[in-house]
Amino acid sequence: MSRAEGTVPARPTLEEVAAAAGVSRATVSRVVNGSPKVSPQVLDAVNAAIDRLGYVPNRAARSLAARHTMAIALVVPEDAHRVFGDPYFADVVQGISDRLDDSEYVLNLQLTHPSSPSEKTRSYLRGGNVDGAIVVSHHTGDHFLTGLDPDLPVVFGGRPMLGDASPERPPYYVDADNLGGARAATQHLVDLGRTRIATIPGPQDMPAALDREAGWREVMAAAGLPDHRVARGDFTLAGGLRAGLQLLREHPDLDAIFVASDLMARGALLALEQAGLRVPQDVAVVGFDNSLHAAQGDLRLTTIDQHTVEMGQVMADKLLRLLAGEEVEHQTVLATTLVVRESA
Amino acid sequence: MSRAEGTVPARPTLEEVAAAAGVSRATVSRVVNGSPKVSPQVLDAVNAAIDRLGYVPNRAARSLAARHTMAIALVVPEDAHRVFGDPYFADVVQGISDRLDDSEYVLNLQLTHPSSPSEKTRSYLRGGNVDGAIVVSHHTGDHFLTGLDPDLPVVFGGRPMLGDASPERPPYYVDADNLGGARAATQHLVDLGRTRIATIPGPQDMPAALDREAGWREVMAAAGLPDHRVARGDFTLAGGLRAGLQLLREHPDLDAIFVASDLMARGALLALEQAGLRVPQDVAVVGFDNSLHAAQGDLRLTTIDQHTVEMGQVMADKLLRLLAGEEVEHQTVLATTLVVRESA
DNA sequence: TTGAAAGCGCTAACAT
DNA sequence: ATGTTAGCGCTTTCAA
Repeated sequence: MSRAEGTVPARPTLEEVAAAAGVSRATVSRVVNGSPKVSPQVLDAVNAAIDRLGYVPNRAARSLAARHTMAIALVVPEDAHRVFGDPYFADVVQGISDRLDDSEYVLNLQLTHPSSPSEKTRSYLRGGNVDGAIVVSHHTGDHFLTGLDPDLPVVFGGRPMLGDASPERPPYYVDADNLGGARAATQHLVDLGRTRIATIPGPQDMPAALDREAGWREVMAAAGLPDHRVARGDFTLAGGLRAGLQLLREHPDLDAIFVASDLMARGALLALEQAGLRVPQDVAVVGFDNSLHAAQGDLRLTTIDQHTVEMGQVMADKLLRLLAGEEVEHQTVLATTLVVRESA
Repeated sequence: MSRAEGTVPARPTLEEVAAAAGVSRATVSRVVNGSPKVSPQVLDAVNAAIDRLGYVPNRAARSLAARHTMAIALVVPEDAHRVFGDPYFADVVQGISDRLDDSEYVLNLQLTHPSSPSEKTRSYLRGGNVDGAIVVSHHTGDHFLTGLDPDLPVVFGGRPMLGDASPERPPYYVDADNLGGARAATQHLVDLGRTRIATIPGPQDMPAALDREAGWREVMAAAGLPDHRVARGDFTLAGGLRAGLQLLREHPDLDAIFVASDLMARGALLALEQAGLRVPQDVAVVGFDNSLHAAQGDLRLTTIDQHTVEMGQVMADKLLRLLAGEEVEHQTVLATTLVVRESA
């Protein structure tokens, strides 16, 4: 380790600051930790010494003495591709990072290959390396919790599939109101006077996809409209294109589509385009996510904003509160917003 | 902090392991750290005790005593969108994570908004919170280093723009052989007998984009072919489509395109398709990256594999060696590979 | 090869 | 409001 040697002025310790300020180490510690029990004069003196010496507390020493790590794990139990290539994930991470920025905590990234049993990650979490964890995945269930230190606070991004975890310990999670968003999207189409409204839902193993499909069905039923125009996608562009093509083939009379993601909606648009159909005149399209895909491109997508960055912030905030010993609600569902643009 | 209380068996300390194994703490420490100066019998006894008690070393205590943090920072000085939505980044992170998985180090994610001066990140890096850093960005220069602890090892992903850093301290970086890859791609087109070869290069503020463009020009010149068929893209699908359309408009005679990224190539393919051109019969297309975009879709793309995951692994490996006190070369350029599929 | 002892830099009672 | 005193759990000379 080459850092040990050299003649650069070593990073000052709390002790040196104490000496410089003419107080005890405890007092410096109090100042550093924002204790109210410090007189203004002393506070100023200590802060001056800190600035002058360029003091930065040693994280390891602090963790050791205070018995917390000031680190939280960001666990991503999916293939990096699936997750990193997903704007949803990007936004969530951004939000988490935002919220953590004005805290003392740092983020430890735990990418766990879906292939391997991620035993390493679990032992990492159990090993007292972090004070809490945020688990972000579209698929993971709360079984991820079993075997973990029950005292390790964990917040999920998206409603986890209810699994084998003890029912008396409901998981903490924050999710978007997928149901409400889907309802709003479909209702918008109904209000537009469309009657042959199709949908391109997402995979059936994802809670969010299921909720969005259910919302569409609800509104269709309430409006007395038929709900047989369905072609499932897989949340990819190609999948959206494929589903769009299928819809056009099987239900050429459709006059609107509610697509469960913007990316798939882009694919559907491609299908519509090559069929010579005009959007929104011939077919109105509403997406979901309000991701980059919605705004970019020639035709700007009408979609449902699920406020993803904010979701990340709320996840982090929830965990931070948990760590502070506060009572927080187990479930937080963030409202979604209809964003009307050009496609419907 | 609720974790302090409770009746769960507390995590054992090194001291308890020592007692259980009937040896001193120093000996347990030696075993844990793989010191060779331990007799086989003692080693077995200690390991047995470790297993039996489920001992996991305390990271903070270790860091404090050993004066290193066992953490490395992953610095991403770009907007989360740009980077996380980019398969290149996903792969690099995967590779880094892979390599780190069989080390003691953990990854600390530092997302720094490109807007704010990221002063916070710099002070984080300067504050002795990590033993080293990996900086991954398509744009960042080595000026990122200035003001940092000169003893903090930093490895860049991608060749950094040479900036104001002292020339006697060349940055460490690992990059793909963009020039060679572009040459191979173009040469492949030439070998196919194409003579009116266009290119869709990337933005001019990105070293990788510049290198790829230069490679194309070199081979075109060497083959005595004209190099005026150029329409620049921005590494997005829409940009590729736009550039493809422009190319078709300005140079309708083209018989091949070297596109500087797979994603843009997909866009170009869309343009070709709507013009009624067949690929590869009428126009041969070679992409770059061998990302997800290359293999997915109806037509599988011929492209240049830049072995991104491996690049991430090498970045991590280089940093780990640096931390181990080894001499490593400043620059590592990984060879690229031509992957011939359907589009050329 | 093993053990004893002295910290690493900080926090947190407990006194005062 | 401030100082004193113990450690937090581990590594690391130095002796044996």
